[in-house]
Amino acid sequence: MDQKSSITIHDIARELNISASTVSRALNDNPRISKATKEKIKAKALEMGYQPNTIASNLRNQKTNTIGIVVPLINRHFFSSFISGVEDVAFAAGYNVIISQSNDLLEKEKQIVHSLFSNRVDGLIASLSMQTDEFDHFQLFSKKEIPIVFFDRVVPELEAHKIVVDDFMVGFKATEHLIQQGYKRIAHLAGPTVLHTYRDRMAGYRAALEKNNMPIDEELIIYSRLTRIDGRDAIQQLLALPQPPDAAFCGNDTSALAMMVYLKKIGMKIPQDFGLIGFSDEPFSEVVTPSISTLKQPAFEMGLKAAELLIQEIESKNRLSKHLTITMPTELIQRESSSRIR
Amino acid sequence: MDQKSSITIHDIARELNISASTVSRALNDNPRISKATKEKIKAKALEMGYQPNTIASNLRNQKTNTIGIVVPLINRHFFSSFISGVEDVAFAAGYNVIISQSNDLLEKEKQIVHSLFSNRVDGLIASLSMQTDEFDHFQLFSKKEIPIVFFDRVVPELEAHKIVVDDFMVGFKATEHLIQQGYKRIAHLAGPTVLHTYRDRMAGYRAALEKNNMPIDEELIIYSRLTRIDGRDAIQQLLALPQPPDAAFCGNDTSALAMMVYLKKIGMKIPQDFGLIGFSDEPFSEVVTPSISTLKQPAFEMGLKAAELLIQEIESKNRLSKHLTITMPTELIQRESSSRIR
DNA sequence: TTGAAAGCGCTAACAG
DNA sequence: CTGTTAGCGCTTTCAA
Repeated sequence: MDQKSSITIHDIARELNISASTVSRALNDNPRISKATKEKIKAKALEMGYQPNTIASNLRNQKTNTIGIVVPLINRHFFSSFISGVEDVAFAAGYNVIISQSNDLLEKEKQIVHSLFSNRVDGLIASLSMQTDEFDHFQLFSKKEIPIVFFDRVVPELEAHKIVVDDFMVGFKATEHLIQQGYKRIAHLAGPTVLHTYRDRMAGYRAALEKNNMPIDEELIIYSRLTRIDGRDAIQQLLALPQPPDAAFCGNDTSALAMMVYLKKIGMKIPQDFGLIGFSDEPFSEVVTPSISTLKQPAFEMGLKAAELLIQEIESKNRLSKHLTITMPTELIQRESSSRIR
Repeated sequence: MDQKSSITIHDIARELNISASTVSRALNDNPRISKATKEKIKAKALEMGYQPNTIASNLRNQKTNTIGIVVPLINRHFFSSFISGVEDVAFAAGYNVIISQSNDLLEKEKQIVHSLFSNRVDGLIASLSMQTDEFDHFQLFSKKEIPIVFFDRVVPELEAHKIVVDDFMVGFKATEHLIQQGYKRIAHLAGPTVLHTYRDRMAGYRAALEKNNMPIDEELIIYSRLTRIDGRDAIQQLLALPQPPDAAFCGNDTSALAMMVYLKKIGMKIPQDFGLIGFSDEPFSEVVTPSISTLKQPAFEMGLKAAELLIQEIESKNRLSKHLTITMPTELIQRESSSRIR
């Protein structure tokens, strides 16, 4: 005897011989409704198995209690941890989260952003695709003053809030750490320099060398997409130099791992013969042998922060006129791959 | 001069001196509209920067083109890979995905399921929380004949489609592999046996021993929650036995890793002195030393399959009367930790 | 081929 | 404290 078509507030109203608006108000705990009728209505709603229709309410209220997320790929530790943080805050504040992945394709990112807009999300959290070099699609949101928070992959051109880490300091701290451990010729495996994040890290690398009066040798800087294959190719190329390096700061842990695997294969001792440090503290970095030194990016906390900021913006009547850039701390995690001293 | 309030089909209609219904039809490529007017309308829509309001359309159509996902935790490799698969198929078919995590809490799972229902998702994909021992909240969906697909953590009581792996075969294949590698006393670190998935794996373990005429020693079976600490405790306990094992099949890679770390620390050689095999092929298993043998669960493919099945159910008028259970293949990945022969 | 009108389910202004 | 009415933006029957 299951009611296949849904029960609405009108059904409840009819049963109780009252108006639908009263039912609506009671269900929303409007103070103008007497306690008695409220209880009567709620009891009836329960009895009839009433389930509110959020879409109808959304349409009427011009508010969906939904936030959209766009990331390059869900299935990556940094992004899934970030999303997990967002989801925690969002859920606690009564928001749903719609997630989409761009697969690092600009065209898909555009489609997603349009779709999220059409779904009238109350706010957007996004990390740009690797291909993204135009930003018109985000104007949709800014034009209508729907708040956006960018994170990780951001560009200065964007007029929006941002959650980032201090990439310059990342490069600086990583490099200086290697110097302190006594390494003399330090290479850098850089990511695509179209992305600021990689440019800044490289700048930090250079600054650390300069500060310590070490020469900057352009031969020791290799540009790549930081895949495993890139890491292996890079270390081969570096070792073939007339004066090969004795350490490397890699743009991510994946490429650092690839270097390590190769170095072990050809019989080099880590960290004695060669020092390594990566970035982002992937789960594997702690458990490989030797364990990989790295800088930890607080993905989950960044997600919390992004969601807090976004929801605050959504719910405040007067928006922050200024766009915030929140810089999250990174933590250097020293492990075996760079611990030459003691 | 930005139009803060959105442009609707009525605005377009007014500009063109036609009716809103014609605009709606043109935008939806209804064949009853002449090509000329269609083009005129589409051009105007573009010019005015029209963006359809999906919620209004959803309300009217009683269809949201949205599917809901509930998982225990987004930030876990298996689940995020699964979701990634779902998202791919869903996006291609024009569906949005709303994701929520239960954090393995029954109460949160219930809330989520209600919320997704109120948001009128067209279908649901779910993996149960560790606490879930009642299923009334899913009745909401089945009562209204909204399709559900369960995966990974499922129970037979559920009248719905299921995507699973053959856990019995997992246990059987893992154990038989160790036997073939010449191990003589094989332990099993089992997960919580309230969950079918772990019960079945243990049954497979027992069956493999029996088939090979090896005694089943209950001392060699340890029950735990498969954390890293559980793994370390278990191996200590096992080695303290009068007749310790020389190999172990662990319920997941995490606990296998924990065993490995401990065994290395006390100077045992893997795989010579002790053989190990885990389950699920975590990213780290391939890169640790020695690399960990395991069985790969095709997370991404399971996600694809789940989404395909769900969308097919959503879009077919006459639902499958029978509930499908799709068993996905697992693949034994032999690595160093169990390779004693040659 | 196009238009008028009604309605999806809910909420809020206004009236009482 | 409660009811009436209108409307969020879209689609669709019915009529022309």
